[in-house]
Parts: sequence; C-alpha cells; structure tokens
Amino acid sequence: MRIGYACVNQSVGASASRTFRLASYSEERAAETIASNLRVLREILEWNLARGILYFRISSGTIPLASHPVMTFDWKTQFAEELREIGTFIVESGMRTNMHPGQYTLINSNRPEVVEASILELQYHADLMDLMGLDQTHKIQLHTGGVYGDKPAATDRFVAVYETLDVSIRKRLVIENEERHFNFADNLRIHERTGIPLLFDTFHHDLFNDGESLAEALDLVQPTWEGHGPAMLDYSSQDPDKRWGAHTPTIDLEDFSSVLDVLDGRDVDVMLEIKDKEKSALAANEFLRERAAARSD
DNA sequence: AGGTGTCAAGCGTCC
DNA sequence: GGACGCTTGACACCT
Repeated sequence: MRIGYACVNQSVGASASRTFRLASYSEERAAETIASNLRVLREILEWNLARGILYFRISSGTIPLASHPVMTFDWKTQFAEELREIGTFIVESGMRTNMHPGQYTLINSNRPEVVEASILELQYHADLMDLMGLDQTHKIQLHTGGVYGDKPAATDRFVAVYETLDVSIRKRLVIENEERHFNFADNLRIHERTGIPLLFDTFHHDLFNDGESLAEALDLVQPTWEGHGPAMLDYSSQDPDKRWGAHTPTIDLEDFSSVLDVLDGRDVDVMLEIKDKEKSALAANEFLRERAAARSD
C-alpha cells in the first residue's frame, strides 16, 4: 500500500503550482513559471522518495492556463526533456501519481462550451502525463459532474461524452464518488456502461451512500481496476470544528486505523486529502510500520 | 514590506 | 437574482 498526499508540500518551501494572471500572460512569463514549477515538482518527488512516500497528486496548475486559448507557448516541445526526466524518476522510484482537475471540468454540463473547455483541460492533463512517459496506472480523477435536476439524463450525458474522448484521456480517466451528487452506486452504474475504474473516496462514501458498507463497496471497486494497477482510494475524515464534509486538518489515526482494518489484504493506494499534507502522510506511514511490527510480534 | 482584493472557468444551495 | 462554498493559494496592486 502506497500512501500519498495532494499537490502541496509545506516543508520544501516552494510551490510547484505557481501561476500568473491572465492579463500578465506572455510566453516568457509562461516559460519561467513552468520551469520553476517543474523544478519544484522534482524537488518534492525527491523529498517524498527520501521519506518513503510513493504516491503523489501532481497539481493541475503545473502548467498554468494550459488549456486556455491564451496559451500559445509550446510547452510540450520546450519542456519535453524535463517532463521525461521527471517521469523517468517517478517510474524508476516505483512511485504512482494522479491528477485531479477542479470544479470547472465538467463533461456532463448541458452547456456545450463548458464541455468543450473541459475536454481541452482533460487533454492537457493526459498530455502532461504522456510526456512524462507514465503508463495508464497513473490516473486523472474527476467528479462525475452536475445533476441538473435529472440524474439519469446527467449520467447519460457523461457516458455519451466519455465515449467521444480521445483514447489518451480515456485510458487514464477515473471517476470519484462525492458527498452530494454522484455517490458510489451512481458511479458503479457508469462503470458498468463504460468500464471506467472507480476511484473510491472513503470519506465521501461515509457522507453519502446507498447503504453499502465500506467492505461491500470495496469488493465492487476492486474489479473495476483490472489492468489499471491497484485501486486508488481517497481518504479523509470530518473536521470536528467545521461544517459537514470539511476535511480534517490533520490525520485522525483512530479513524484511519478503522479504515485500515477493512483494507487489510486489499491491493490499494491511499491518497490522504488532509490539510497538513505531507505531515499526515508521514504519520500514516509511521502508523503502518508500527502496526505491521506489532502484528509480527 | 505588508495588507488586501482578485483570479479562467461551474454548479448547487440558500436566502 | 445574488452571495457563497467548494479548496486554496498566490499574484497584482496599493499603501
């Protein structure tokens, strides 16, 4: 089991997702920012490897404004070598990565221009991972999308658009259950129609489900990953001081332990969606080591 | 140097 | 019809 964290490392003292305003775009500005982001990305990955963290979510902001029409700078050619080197490092280190486009990426929108922009955004994500030379076990995770008052119709639109996507996107795309609109059971129906693997979010499943236990859901998740590597899980827990659904500021090891009990013997990689990032990932790894040691006694 | 308003983009909820 | 949360920082601009 690989433990990971998302996008930001608060220890290395630099960001791998620096950006700039649309108004200040220039090819020079883009080149500088991308060069900086890739340097820091490499630094974070090395920091992770040195500490046994082998799963990481690469920021969607690595190439700022990548899918925006303003972006005329040919980053794919200009940074081909750097991207390839980072990808080689990832593969040779036995690491796994994913990416997670944000709330504006909606392939089931009923506005065609939103779908169009979303497809361009997905293509950017796929291109970035392809240029790194990462195989299809490295994923792009997406929430299924909006409901628009009619979930069956929204589901049909998702499936219809999914089937038109370039294979470079389809081989990487996975869908994640969330806490309000498309839950695990909803996504399972989409899997049955498309074969898309199901990225399982344990916290969202707690908050919104059709009555399946964690174990029951995981039994159904696992086979959707055939040929795509170990199942990816997102893990978090409730922040006791914040609104419903808010992610905890730091890992709750008691809660984590109860999830681990269900995960035992399953081939999964676990992404922590927790505010303090690498700090909780280190704590989780340490907890796993102690747990394994206690059992071998 | 430090504070603050704003940033490419959508949807759903609440009022 | 408008503000806000998502998730969150980082930039641009002002003092």
